[in-house]
Amino acid sequence: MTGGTEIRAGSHGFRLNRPEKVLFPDDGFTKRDVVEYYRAVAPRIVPQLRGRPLMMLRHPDGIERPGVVQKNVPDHFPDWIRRERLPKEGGSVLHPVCDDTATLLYLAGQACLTPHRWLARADHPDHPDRLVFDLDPSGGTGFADVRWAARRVCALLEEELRLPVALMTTGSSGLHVVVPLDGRTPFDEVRGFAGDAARLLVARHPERLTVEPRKADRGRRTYLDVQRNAYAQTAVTPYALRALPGAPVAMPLWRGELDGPDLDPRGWTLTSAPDRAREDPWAGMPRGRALGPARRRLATVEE
DNA sequence: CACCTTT
DNA sequence: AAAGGTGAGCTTTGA
DNA sequence: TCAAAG
Ligand SMILES: [Mn+2]
Ligand SMILES: [Mn+2]
Repeated sequence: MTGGTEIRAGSHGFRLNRPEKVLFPDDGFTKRDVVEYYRAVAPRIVPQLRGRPLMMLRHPDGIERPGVVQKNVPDHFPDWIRRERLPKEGGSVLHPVCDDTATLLYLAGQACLTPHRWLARADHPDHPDRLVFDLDPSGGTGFADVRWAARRVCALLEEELRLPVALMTTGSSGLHVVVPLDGRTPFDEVRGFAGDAARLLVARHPERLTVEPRKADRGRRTYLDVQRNAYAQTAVTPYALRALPGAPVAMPLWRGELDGPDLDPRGWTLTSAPDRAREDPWAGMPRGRALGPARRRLATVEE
């Protein structure tokens, strides 16, 4: 008698071992709950993963035990899991790529609670098609400060630089402001642009914002992190679960929700996110923009 | 989680 | 047979 | 050159 339960999606299937193992002890959520969560949001999250190298944040013994950061596809993954070999400093990494629901569910069954995605596609790994401003509280600032910072970032990008933005909660304590790019600019230039924009905002609001890489230098200021915009760096995938009590979810927002009264960085969870995901705030994501015009505008706007 | 090594 | 180890030693920044 | 950071 072999244990576990058979999971099927499309033309692939696999055996889920120990489906009733509790991975979120405070909430009682099991491995099966995690797999079913990802099945429910698959129509939203798979398009956010498609074609992108992944980094797996796995918690095989639950969220109260230290997790495993894993980039390479282990030998035992089935051959229908797509993988792409990408160069690293002294060799290469064989990343998983999730193009379909079956792969998503298999990764969930491997206790990959949180897939992080590259900001570039596997076929063009040096040229991101997303730019991310990662806004984090620091030194005791709160989510209200993060929201205020996000308004400043959005106002600069949209009104002064004429770039479209998309917003999401990270499911932890902050927000991401995402700009779709045309994929023709390499990471170093994209990050340089993002850093220039962030430093402009810090110059305007030096007591509320910071780009200091050292925690000790940040003080009580919201951190504008542009360092995710680099080769082999990743950002949490929209609709991903976070390995935190309550099983919060990184949730895309409607533009107007940034100013709404009820926004909570952990407001959507494994339980509530599937209903929410019947909406699709990022459905109208504009085409990726070239960086050149925005870069020229940035050079002319005043402090 | 699943494989591998060590005891 | 059972217990224990492993999976990123990435990539950028600036002191 | 290396510790810190995400
Ligand atoms: Mn961050
Ligand atoms: Mn963050």
